[in-house]
Amino acid sequence: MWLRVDPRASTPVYRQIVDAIKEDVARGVLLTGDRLPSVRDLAVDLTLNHNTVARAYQELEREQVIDVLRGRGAFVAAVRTDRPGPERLEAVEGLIRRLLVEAHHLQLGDDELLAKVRAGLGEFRREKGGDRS
Amino acid sequence: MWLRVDPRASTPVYRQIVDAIKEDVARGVLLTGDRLPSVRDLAVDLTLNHNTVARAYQELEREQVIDVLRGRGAFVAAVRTDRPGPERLEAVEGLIRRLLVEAHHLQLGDDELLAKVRAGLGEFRREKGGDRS
Amino acid sequence: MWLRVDPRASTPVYRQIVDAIKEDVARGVLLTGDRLPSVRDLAVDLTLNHNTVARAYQELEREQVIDVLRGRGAFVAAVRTDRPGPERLEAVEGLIRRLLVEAHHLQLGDDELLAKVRAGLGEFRREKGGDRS
Amino acid sequence: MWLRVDPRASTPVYRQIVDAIKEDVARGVLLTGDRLPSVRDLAVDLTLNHNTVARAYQELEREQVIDVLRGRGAFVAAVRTDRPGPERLEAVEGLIRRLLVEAHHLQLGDDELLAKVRAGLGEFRREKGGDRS
DNA sequence: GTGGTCTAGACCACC
DNA sequence: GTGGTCTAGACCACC
Repeated sequence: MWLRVDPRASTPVYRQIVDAIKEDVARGVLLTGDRLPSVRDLAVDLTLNHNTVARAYQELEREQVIDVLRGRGAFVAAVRTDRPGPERLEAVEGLIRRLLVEAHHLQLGDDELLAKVRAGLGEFRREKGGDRS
Repeated sequence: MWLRVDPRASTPVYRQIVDAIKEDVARGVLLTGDRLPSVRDLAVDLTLNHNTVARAYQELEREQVIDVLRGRGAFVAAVRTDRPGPERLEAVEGLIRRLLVEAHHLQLGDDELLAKVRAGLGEFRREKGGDRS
Repeated sequence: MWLRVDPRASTPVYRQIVDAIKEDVARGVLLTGDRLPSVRDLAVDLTLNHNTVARAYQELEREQVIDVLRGRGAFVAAVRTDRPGPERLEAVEGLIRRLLVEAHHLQLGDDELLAKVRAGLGEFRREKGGDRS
Repeated sequence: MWLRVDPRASTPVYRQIVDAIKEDVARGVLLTGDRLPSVRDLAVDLTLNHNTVARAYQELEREQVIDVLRGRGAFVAAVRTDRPGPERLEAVEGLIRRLLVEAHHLQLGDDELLAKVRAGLGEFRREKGGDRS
């Protein structure tokens, strides 16, 4: 299994699972329709309680990243076609603001920051373009 | 006082204070040497327990954003000249990664995202260039 | 076949079948004596396990919506003439209570709600009055 | 404490708590700003585990029925001013459809049903108009 | 004191 | 086998 989790981190373990899977979907490591490991299997793999993993899956379903088919498993959801509402865009703008603040306090120039963002975008795109066969 | 805090938000109140002041420094609203309100004044102003504000100031000092001179008050610290260590750069890269992940799940295209980052940079720079007199 | 089912919904698939057929009977799309498709045909049509469809038919029989005649098929039951017992009326009252609670939390005014109920009634009646020939 | 819960019912206990509190808010038994019992107190009162109550409160916060102020307690939220999106109105329409279907299978005439809905509205309004002093 | 998270372990409905 | 719910009990951050 590719996923790792740090129980001592300040972000809750179930949130770390949510974020890691969202990242894998964004990178194209997980594709629409792909089946996730079962709650119990992933729990054993990460040496966590199954409740913690179940909570992560519920949150992922709520955020429409996966579809949970009771009795059959959890699957990566199709990409949403509706445009996000304004309150969801605010979340991105909040992240950007935090990023700019941190960059300033790290003495990171505008160009250096933009270069890092572009590098990240390139990395994501490269993986997405890749093939899994 | 310009600062506002939302007790219902999920980020702890003391963290909101830290972030708001770091943002004001980054925007140039607060300049090196500027004096911050006293812990008690700010606590009264925000109707918070003074312990909460004290904790925020401690954290700001730890992050070298302010200098606390006992009995004299708290002041915006001088800009650091040393380059940040690798562990601090990782923090920025983590924020960038989270930003790219959220942007993907919001169906935000690369260009739209870069435009939003540039817009934020422009907004910060404009304020910094400004004059307070 | 007219019926569709969503495996990702939180209501169990067999319940969705039960509800859909009860709705068709209420709307007059299905009339007393009409023959339902066989369990296996419907299972194939909906790409479901036949156990799931069988369970739905059992439930429909228990609720006296259909009659299952072994070896002959399942048929829409005759309209009941006896008045419902108090425990069944409680079910309707429970639904009304839930409806009023949801309407309140959606800021839906009394008149708006009544208008929606009346609109629903009108829609049902129109279909029932219609002809299928 | 006014609230009761049935552990043998098919709706999960945490959902029963959510529904009961939403109903009390809709009826005006709970008013904006009212403090809910603490998670632990309510758990003791209902002889439930505190986790179950905590989950109910989290769901109520997600549905914007209450505000949870960490370390201070949970409070009935102010009535929302924004109009609900179309997907939330669909929830009400789904409830209305279910109500009409059940009413038909209970031989309940249109007028009887409307009378019951109006009776419910009257009951809710009477309580809301009341005074608690 | 307040809510949030987590483990260990049980039981259940659905497929 | 799959996810969902619940208890008992522990530990933690925040106020």
